[in-house]
Amino acid sequence: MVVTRFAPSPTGKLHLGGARTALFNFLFARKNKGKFILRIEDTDKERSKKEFEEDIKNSLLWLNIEFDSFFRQSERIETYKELIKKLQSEGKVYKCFCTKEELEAQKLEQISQGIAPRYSGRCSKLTKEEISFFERTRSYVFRIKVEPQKLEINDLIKGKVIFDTLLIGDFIIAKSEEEPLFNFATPVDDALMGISHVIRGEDHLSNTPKQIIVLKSLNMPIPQYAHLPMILSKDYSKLSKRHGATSISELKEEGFLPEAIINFILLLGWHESSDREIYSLNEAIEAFSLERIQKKPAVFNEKKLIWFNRYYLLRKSPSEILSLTYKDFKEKYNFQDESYILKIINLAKERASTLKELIENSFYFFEEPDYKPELLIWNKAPSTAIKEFLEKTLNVLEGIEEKEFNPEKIKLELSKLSPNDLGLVFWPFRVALTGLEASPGPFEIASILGKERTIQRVKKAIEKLS
RNA sequence: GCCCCCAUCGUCUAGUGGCUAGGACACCGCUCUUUCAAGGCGGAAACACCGGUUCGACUCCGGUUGGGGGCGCCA
Repeated sequence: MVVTRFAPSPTGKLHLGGARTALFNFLFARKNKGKFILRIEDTDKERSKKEFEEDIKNSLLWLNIEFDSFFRQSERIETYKELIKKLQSEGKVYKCFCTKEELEAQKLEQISQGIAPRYSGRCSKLTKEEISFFERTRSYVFRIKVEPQKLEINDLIKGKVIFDTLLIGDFIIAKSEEEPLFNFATPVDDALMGISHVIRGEDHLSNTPKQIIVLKSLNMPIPQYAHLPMILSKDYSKLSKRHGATSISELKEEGFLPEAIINFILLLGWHESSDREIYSLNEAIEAFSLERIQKKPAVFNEKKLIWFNRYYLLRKSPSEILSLTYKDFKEKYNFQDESYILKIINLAKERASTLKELIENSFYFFEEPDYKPELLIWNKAPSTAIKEFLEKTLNVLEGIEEKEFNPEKIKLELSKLSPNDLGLVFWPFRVALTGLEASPGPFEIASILGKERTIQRVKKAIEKLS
């Protein structure tokens, strides 16, 4: 039975890297008809925040990455406590009374000697008398005894990796009975929850031997490990807030679609042998395999994310987009005629990269555009000529009956004004309606705006040139 | 400093001893066209370096260089 988990600490919003880890765990579980668990690793009371837990959950669900069960480590303290006690009674874990200052000095000393910093094991050799004395005078933490050995890990992505536990030393598994640390709580939960495959970021590779040591001390089963390469920013540094919106909730705000994000992160470090690039979630489940995961870090390329977003946006029906944007349209423009918005969407979706852009770029459907008179000038034509053509345009528009005020009719009639240089009529007309250098075609816009407002805007343009 | 991982166009990647080194994004042309998109067509663009192994290396081995990750009473 395949059981995977995504185990974030709620110390920040869900980022692209985390989302990809969650996705891969989810895909692998679904592909193998197994289970996928979300486990919040909130043992660090200072840094963990409920709001981040919410953000992670909501983001996952928004992406359609559904988990089968949910756990919170802060609710499992008793379990860890018992296990610490058990290990202590077996002599595998001991109390360490060294102060932070002592430890720091030791570490600096070791680094200056060019050796890997590690704990000396001093407190493991304390006598009963010394222990009881220190218990009354000092605070302590729990360390686990680490036998020197070459620990071999068969990582499903990296292959065989060997660690020398001599370089690790006795490490701390808990700050107190009630405060287990990551490298203890994580492997314990993995074992207790029947996790078969631990799929996580490469930053955890060096934690793996420690976690295996814990598991071995506890006689608990060791899962398979698969360490994903990191996702880097364009400057090859670790992905962070500095590099723009990389949290899922921010991307959502920016108007990205979940299917675009899924498709994008899927291809960040994973690829089939084919040239295929477009995957729905279900198709991804079908195609996914750990073997095809890349070993080297991938650089996050926002342009491609935008491309995917446009791809999926282009393929959505206007009514689907309406349901995704209606609320925002309504709020931004204080307007709620669905059929009107639907027409706008139909026209604007081809030009927008994101939902947000679609909404913002459609402002001229809701308010009078403001622009410089010079923008009306087409191809260096004299402004008197432009004005003349705008007046002719006005005339033609007024002559079209309300019920015939559609793109085809408007275009047909206006084309007659300057058949040899259509831009002379079309360009100023379009600017009059939008105030923009670039926009959808004027006929569609006019027809959505309606005869009255169209005429009004053309009149205003004429005024600008007077 | 020490440990671990990695290395094909700018980016994401295909490639598992013999290929004109393929695709996608981005970029640049052309086309369409009132503008901008979208579409169509085309272009430029990569095997980090040095040694081996081999009839033959992008592919295998070693080293160099470069990049990434880790070395917490964080996760």
